[in-house]
Amino acid sequence: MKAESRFNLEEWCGLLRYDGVVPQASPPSDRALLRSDAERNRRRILAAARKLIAERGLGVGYHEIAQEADVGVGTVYRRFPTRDRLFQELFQDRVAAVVAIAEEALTIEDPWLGLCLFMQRDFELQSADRGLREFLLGRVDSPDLARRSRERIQPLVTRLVERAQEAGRLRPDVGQSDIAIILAMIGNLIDSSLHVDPDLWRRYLAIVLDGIQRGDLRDELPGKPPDQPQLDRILPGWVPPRRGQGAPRDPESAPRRGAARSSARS
Amino acid sequence: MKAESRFNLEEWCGLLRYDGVVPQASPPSDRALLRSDAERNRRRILAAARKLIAERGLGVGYHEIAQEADVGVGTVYRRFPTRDRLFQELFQDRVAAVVAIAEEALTIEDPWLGLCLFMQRDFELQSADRGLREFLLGRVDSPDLARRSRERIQPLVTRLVERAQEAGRLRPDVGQSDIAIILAMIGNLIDSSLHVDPDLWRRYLAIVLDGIQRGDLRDELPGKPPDQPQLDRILPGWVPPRRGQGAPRDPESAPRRGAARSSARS
DNA sequence: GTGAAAGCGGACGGCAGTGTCAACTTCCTC
DNA sequence: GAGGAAGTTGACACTGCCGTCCGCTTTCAC
Repeated sequence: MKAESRFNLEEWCGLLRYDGVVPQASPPSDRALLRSDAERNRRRILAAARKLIAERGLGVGYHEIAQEADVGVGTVYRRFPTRDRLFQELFQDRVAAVVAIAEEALTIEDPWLGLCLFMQRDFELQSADRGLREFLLGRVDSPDLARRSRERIQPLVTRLVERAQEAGRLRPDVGQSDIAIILAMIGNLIDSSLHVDPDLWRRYLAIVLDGIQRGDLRDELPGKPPDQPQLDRILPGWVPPRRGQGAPRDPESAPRRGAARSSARS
Repeated sequence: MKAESRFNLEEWCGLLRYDGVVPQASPPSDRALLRSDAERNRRRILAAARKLIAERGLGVGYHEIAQEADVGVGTVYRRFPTRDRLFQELFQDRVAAVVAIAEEALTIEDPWLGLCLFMQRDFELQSADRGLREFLLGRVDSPDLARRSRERIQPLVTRLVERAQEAGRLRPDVGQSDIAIILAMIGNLIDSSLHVDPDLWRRYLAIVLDGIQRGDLRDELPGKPPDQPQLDRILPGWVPPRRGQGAPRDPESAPRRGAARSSARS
């Protein structure tokens, strides 16, 4: 069982206690006071959205959220005229959790272990929340929103990378952005394989970590290669369903939505 | 420049001459003879579909294909009542090309090199054709279609893997399906990064190959980590645009489409 | 040249998701 | 407990894509 030696370290590290609940973000402080019923509905909407989006990603429709929250669509639109407004509210605590994970990882003595652990914990978080994966990748209407979140995490990752390099355990030609790409790549694998083998990503994380480390300490890979039926269920889920218009229209143009013409309220 | 020693081998191997053109699949042989104008339109539709699908993936609409082919929608539907019918026609030569690559890779003396080269050439093919990536992953209406194609490739990959393991260059705990997953993972990276840095995938392929090899011969990584603006353009393209209904409804149920109720022609 | 089978085209109805708005309800203040 | 501001609701109009259908055109065999 030594195979997992690198991957269950948190057990004896006793660190990183994030377990899904976070000290409720700011109560009605900056935002104007809402009437009691409005506030109640607002919470219900957030709860519903959190649940649906964690399961199915940022694409869930307002109507569905409204239904889950037992509220009219109009209410959802009134409270969150923009999807981004909703996402911001939803994910600020999740982003904080990722930041916390990175900070804790920085306190671990062995820098390489710290980096590995950060990635592992991050994926564990991502496994539980499809919306978070998509949010951090920036598939929201205003790219800035997610970028700002990523900017809170990046410096910490940079530090993790540098530490591991200084310790001579990480290849010197690996940059912080490589880690970002790897996080995205494996996050994607999680999307596709979660429903078949929720731990499959550990295997490929191990491969990639072996690929970016320096030296040749390699344990056995965790888990097993997927068998044929598993593979047949994993692969087709990999690519967007239809409407593959896909090609991420490179130019930073693409306004993508009029963003609620009216209601120029504030 | 020794950095690329493992990745440009085909230059001195002088192998794998696939360059996008393939000896036109069977002419009107098994399929009933078409009237001359119909045959002409058929070709135009295929050409248009090939072009659009290579650029933008399997999601392009029939209407758009019809427009590109300068033909009515009805004609496209008449000729290819099912998307799968069209895809089959479109991709049989591409699949043959992948098979050819694998076969050639099997003739290379050094088995590890053979495996590396197969993957590299496969990605080069995939870089040129987004539709091919999606097709091989099986995101088509009938999963069987793509599965049958994959089944032509798999035994060859299995052989490549075994050879490399027998030579002691590939970790013994890596299976053929691991290669499939890796192909999908990096194919996905290609989707997202092609428009920013068409060769970025080589970097992560190198990382993964280092991760699955045995021993510690590691060259410098090809390319450079993406810089910040590049990253900001790569990540948001990673995840499907909207309609993230995503969660690949596990059960093999999901009929997904009535598949042309009428036209029970044949 | 001609008749009819084969083929063509694109307007049209269907469907799914989105966001709005005018009529109605609830809450809070005085 | 009354008045009005704040909030709620869901039907509806809109959009965009899908696939069909029927009146018209073209080809080909004779």
